[in-house]
Amino acid sequence: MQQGRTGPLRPTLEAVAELAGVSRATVSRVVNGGVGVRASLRERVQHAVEELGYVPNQAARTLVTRRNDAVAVVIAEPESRVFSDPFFAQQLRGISKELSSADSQLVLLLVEDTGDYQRVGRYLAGGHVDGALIFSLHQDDPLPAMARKVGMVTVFGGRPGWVGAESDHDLVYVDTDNRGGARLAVEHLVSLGRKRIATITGPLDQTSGVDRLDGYRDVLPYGDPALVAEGDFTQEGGGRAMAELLARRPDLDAVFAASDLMASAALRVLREHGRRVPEDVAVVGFDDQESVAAWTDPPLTTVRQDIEDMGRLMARLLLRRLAQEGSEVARPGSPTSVITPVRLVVRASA
Amino acid sequence: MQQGRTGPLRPTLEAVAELAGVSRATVSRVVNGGVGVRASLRERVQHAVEELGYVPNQAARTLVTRRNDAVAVVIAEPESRVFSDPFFAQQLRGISKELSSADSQLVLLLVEDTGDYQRVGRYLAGGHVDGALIFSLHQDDPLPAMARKVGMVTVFGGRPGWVGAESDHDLVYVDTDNRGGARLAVEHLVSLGRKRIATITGPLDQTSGVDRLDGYRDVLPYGDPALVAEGDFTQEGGGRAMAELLARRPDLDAVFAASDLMASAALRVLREHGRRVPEDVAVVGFDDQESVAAWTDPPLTTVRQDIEDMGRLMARLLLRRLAQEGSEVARPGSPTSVITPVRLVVRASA
DNA sequence: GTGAAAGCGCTAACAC
DNA sequence: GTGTTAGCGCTTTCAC
Repeated sequence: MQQGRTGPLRPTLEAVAELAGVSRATVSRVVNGGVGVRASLRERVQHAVEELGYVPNQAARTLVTRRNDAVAVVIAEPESRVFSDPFFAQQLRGISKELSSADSQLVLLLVEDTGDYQRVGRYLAGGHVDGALIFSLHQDDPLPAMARKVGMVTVFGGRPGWVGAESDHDLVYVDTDNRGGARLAVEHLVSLGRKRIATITGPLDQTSGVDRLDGYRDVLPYGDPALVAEGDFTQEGGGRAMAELLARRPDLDAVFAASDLMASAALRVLREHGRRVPEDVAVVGFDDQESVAAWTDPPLTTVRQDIEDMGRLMARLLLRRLAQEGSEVARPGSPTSVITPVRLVVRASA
Repeated sequence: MQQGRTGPLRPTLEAVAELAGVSRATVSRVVNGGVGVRASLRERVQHAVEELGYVPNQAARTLVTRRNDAVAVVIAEPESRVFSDPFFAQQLRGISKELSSADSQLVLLLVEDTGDYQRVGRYLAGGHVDGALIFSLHQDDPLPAMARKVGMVTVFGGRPGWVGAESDHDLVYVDTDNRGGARLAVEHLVSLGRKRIATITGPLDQTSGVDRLDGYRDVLPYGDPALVAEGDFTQEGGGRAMAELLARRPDLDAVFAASDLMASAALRVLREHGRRVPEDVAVVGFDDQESVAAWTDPPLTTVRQDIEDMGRLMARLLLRRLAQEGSEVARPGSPTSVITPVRLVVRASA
């Protein structure tokens, strides 16, 4: 194995102790809050720490405490949608805020191809982090099993598909009210008097995709199957689906797209085909991503979910579970999954 | 200090050694590549590892090797532009790819407000990571000094403003040819016969903003100052600047915006003010971010930089420096800063 | 309150 | 080749 770094040696507890004329134990106490140390001594130690620029070695500390003050965020998005889609970005931001206020570090793990599962599995098992936030599971994703196997405390982003299939009393997730949101969107289109309402779905191997389609069907149980086209949450997929729908049902007068990105692509394709929005075709999206929905032409009517808040919530749930683990007590009120609310934001497209 | 996690104890080297009937040293050898171990023994150990589901404890390993196989990515963007701007996203993706192929972990550190500098400083000093990739420095950013103080091997994203000001022979960065790119853009507008070419600049406390403005001035050294408005790379800022320019010089016939995001906002504002693009006003952006430039109406003519590749390059430089540090030899060819090339992508807006 | 001492799990000399 | 041993830097009983 390759030699590690050999830079200027950083000062150790030992060095501080010597300079301050106390024992290592005392220094350790001061560094960790200083309870039970006489004020005068504490001050002397603090000076020594300052003078030497001492910073605790985290590896040594973790070795004994078994804490890392770090949390992994795992995003399993083989198509690398991660960074083109503001959705993740916003969630990450919420998570980042919450974690940093708890002095915990965010460690981002991206799973791009199947080989990466190995690496991520090793990482989680390696005890680098105290817990994990896992996102955007697809069908048969090996991640949940991995996390469980190594006893990793986990909160999922979005409802995993197999909830209930196993003994998942322990499973915690945060999700938007996808189905309710879709219902809201489609009901709005109905209330506008639209008769041939199509939908561009998300990927149907993810619960968010399926749930939004279910919401559409709740309102239109006897709809024409030709009015349903599968997308994948991206602009490319959305554009393709819109073109398909137009080919199948040139007379459609409304579209509910399961993401703003897809809706924006739909607007474009509709324009290319000479349709006016909303006069000829009304369009509703899902997400209300500022950077997309407010900037389309016309601005998008869409279902708003507070994505950043979901991220914050996930982090908070995880931290709470972690805290409970530490204090062996029987869980007073074990955190449970949360479904966050949505609302319709009406702009010009429908 | 709070007790750490107390889950089921993970198997240790010791346990594997016992099960395989060998010493800890042998197991360690096998786990780390297995050189110098008889094949039969190696196999026995591997079985034991498998059976117990053994995974090395990283903290213990780091404690002795002083390696983390992890790299910090520090993004200092108080305005939280990080995640609304695909720019960072793409760089991260490049970095992530490169690091994971070197089996190194990406640890993302976001600096949102000034208090975070402390936390990040502690993190870097704490020896969590082998090196750091630092982004989007503003004027007087304390990060470079912090990194240097703790002897952190660092590669910067974008040229730090104070290059040359100190003894920075050691400083390595990756940057786009901002100035050359801006020149390309403005020359294109000139070649189109435009006479009153305005520019929306980036934030002028960042070198990328300043350099792009310099490029504009290279081509138009005697331009009217009223044709220059300061933006901040965001849509909001770009829109504001465009409105300002229109108010000052209603007769302008071209705009070079220093980012695609700002250019897209400019298109919108121009449309609102009844200008046709490109007939009345030609617009050129900078970045060529697929998700923005190709989707505007009309599609944006812009300066293309390969952002993902820059990320990859940064990671590669860092890894190389890290490797050199390990093998104490005098640096054979110390990696130096890199300026990546740009080219003009002509679409419909100019 | 403070110090002495025992590890946390691992790697790397060094013997054999 | 393989085993023995001495730490890496820290926290945490346990005496005093």
